[in-house]
Amino acid sequence: MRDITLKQIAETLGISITTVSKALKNYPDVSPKTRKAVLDLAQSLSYTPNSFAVNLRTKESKTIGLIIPEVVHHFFSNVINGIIDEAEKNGYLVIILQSNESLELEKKQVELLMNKRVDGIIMSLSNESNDDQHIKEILRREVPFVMFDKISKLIPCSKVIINDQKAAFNAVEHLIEKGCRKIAHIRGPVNPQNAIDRFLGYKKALEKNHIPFDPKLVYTCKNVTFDEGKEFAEQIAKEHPDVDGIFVITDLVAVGVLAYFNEVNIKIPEQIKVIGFSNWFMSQVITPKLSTVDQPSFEMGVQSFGLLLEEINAKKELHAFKPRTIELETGIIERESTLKK
Amino acid sequence: MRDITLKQIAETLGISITTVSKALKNYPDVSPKTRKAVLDLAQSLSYTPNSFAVNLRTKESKTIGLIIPEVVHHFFSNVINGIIDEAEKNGYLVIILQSNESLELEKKQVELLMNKRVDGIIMSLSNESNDDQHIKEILRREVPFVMFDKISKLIPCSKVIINDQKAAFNAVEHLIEKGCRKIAHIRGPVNPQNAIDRFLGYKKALEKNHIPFDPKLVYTCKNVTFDEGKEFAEQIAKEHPDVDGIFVITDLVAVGVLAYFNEVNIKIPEQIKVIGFSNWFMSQVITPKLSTVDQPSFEMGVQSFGLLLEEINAKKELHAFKPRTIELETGIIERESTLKK
DNA sequence: ATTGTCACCGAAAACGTTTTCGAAAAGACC
DNA sequence: GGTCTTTTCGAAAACGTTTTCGGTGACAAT
Repeated sequence: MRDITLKQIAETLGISITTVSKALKNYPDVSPKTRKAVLDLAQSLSYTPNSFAVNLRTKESKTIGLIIPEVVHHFFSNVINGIIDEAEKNGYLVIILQSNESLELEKKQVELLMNKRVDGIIMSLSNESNDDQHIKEILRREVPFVMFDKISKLIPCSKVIINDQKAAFNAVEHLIEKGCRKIAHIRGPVNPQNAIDRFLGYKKALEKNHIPFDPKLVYTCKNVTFDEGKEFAEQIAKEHPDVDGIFVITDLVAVGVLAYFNEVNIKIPEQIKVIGFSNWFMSQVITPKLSTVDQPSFEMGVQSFGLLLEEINAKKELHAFKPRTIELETGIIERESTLKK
Repeated sequence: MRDITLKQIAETLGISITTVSKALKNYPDVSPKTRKAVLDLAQSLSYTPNSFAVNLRTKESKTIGLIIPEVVHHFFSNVINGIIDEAEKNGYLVIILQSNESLELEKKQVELLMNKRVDGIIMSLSNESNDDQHIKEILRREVPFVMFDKISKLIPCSKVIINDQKAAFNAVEHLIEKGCRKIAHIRGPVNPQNAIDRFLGYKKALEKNHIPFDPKLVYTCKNVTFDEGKEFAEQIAKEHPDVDGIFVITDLVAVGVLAYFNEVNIKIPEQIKVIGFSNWFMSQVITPKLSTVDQPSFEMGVQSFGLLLEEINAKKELHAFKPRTIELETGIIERESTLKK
């Protein structure tokens, strides 16, 4: 039960390997008769080219690598979905690795993918990432590279992002419109650019609306979990019982906040209004339903692959390639947790 | 900025490619002096073997394929997590494809992966799968193959499963213990083995407890969605207002059921008790918290890769390999939705 | 001087494909 | 029959690695 090769087809047909290869790839310099013979035999033997040999010869694997902080995450699994779909449409397969939010792992995985000689890499940084060396190495080796969502502004590569600052600004203004005057912010960890930007958006919205900014009202997540949401909600309720609105870095944490308030019977949205970020599925399912920021995650995956493919093709044809940044639109989804009484 | 090859190292050192290769792979027949020279130079040039060439030569790619119905799914993304982790520990990378519950796509993807010549394939069947030809082709080509969760009993390959029938039996008995006497079942689609098994478990539990089985109380999902849960809940409330317990194929649908009952103010668990399946994260977050069946998804991924690796290694060493089936334990997680008043 | 034993090295084949380039065969034209 | 063009084919190199197997030289023992 050996694998079929060009050689075998050539031998049974009494022609050369070259001609077989050409027939299969529709080269013009092979007669209709021989072409048909080759195609028929290849068909009946269900020949498929040995991709290892093709890779070696063509120096490409039609495979890309994807590194994300974690797969089990509503936002990221949607992005994965978009990337896989778009890649498959274009004849590419996707190898997925997760950094588990660890810089060390992230470095190892970049290394792994480059040694695998994938045709390109798509990546979203881990929260620990404040070191750029491994990323710069990708560029130095001229491996096509796209970052999405959690990016580094210092790296000159293609990017797919949302305007986190603007989105956060809108979210906080939404709270203000609904009547909130003392607004807390549960922010993401210190490193990630988007946590920083969302914080800045929060600050700007307060500023514009003449609400004094109070650093004591800002709580910083370490692991961005449901439990952290509960803990911070408790702190807020105890330290600042007059807070009437909270803008939370992401829905998972916001749901934790709601869970705590439900437990201690603080009424949402009557006493405190809450808005999250990313529109996780569970947000429309809990009580009260969580208002949030809509983030086009699937589309982000599609666009990320699109940019990567552009760069891969440019490289193949030896064009110069100028990195582009695509900024996707967000919107506010108003649900029960910010309803104005 | 060309890639470093054995040849270049050999030339600058004035020795043969063979010796360089041997030095790097710790063959005994190379003197300590030359080995050191090679290792040092390789290090300073940051040489990494061309994996395309290695693949071709060794006939393996250290890459496996994974086909699942969909990535954006709490259960499957957890399995992915387990597989990726375990694979990476063993030096394997994972290509992920999703069938989107379509038999046609599933077939195409099996084809894709085999043509890529992955070292093995792990798979969970789509709901549409009632045709075995593409699976049999995997076995015919002797590609190491493991199925998990949604399996076909007719295919002789390694499997990682839970005892769906027993788990469902226990879930329904849990309802009975809590006082339910008229229990409906929202089941999965007709094809998947585990939907069938869970239905059988439901039936057996009724039987054993002398509750008459009424086919009218069984509702069959097509797409297994949140919305279907809401619809069926409405049907149950209208057609069988005296139903006091519902066993639901999976948490996502069960959450839909709760959502409807919350809307129309039917009290859970006082009027109707509900139990789901799989322990999705959101189940501990909604109101009331959903009782469910714990399914070790991460562990399923780990074990699946383990079995695949066994088979890969057996094949490499030309051992015979006998497929094994691993059955993982499940348990009941009791939360508010089945609380006995 | 012969034989034997080691330690070390390298030539060469092999994996299966793609592509260049030259050559042979066939047909066209006078 | 000779020349020229067109069609069709294949030899061979190349991609970079792994591994077999034989060879060389050094040294010791006889």
